[in-house]
Amino acid sequence: MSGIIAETEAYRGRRDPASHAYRGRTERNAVMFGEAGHAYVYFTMGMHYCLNVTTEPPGNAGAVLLRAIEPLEGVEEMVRNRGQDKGVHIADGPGRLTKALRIDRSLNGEDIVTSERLFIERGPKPKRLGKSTRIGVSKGVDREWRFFVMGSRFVSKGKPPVSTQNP
DNA sequence: TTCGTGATACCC
DNA sequence: GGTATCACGAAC
Repeated sequence: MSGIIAETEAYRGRRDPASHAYRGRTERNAVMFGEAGHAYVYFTMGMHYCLNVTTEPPGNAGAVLLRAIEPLEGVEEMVRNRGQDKGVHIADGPGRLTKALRIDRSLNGEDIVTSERLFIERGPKPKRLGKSTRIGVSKGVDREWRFFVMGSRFVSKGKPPVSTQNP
């Protein structure tokens, strides 16, 4: 299965009150404090997994949450993984994305640079990027750290862009 | 808009 | 050990 990343959000460390790492390192968020290029997968809201990729050198926390992909290969498998609903609502939203791709805690800490199970390749450059504040956070709401492909049907519902830019 | 659902973290 | 909180989704 594969897809093109369509929507992400950035989370940082001690200075980002919306981040899991804000209150320091714990067993759950330990991966965020490790090497860049690893998967940070956590379980939330009693039912959803979310997938992040770490971005900072060891000691500094930081990660990018993958919020949506445009399904590319293995679409039927993704639909099966997701259960009933179909259409474009296959992987738009962090919980849907992980369910469609069958990502769970077994991938937490996975080195996506060397892994065969989970990795990122360079894809087509989006025509236009949108930017907005992050979704579902109550702190750090002023930070415009959500980025998405403008006009993509595969971006999760939510906030319109506060601004756009060419990449 | 409402509610299901369970891990986590932090305070006793 | 108790409990408030939570980077959400699906059905109303």
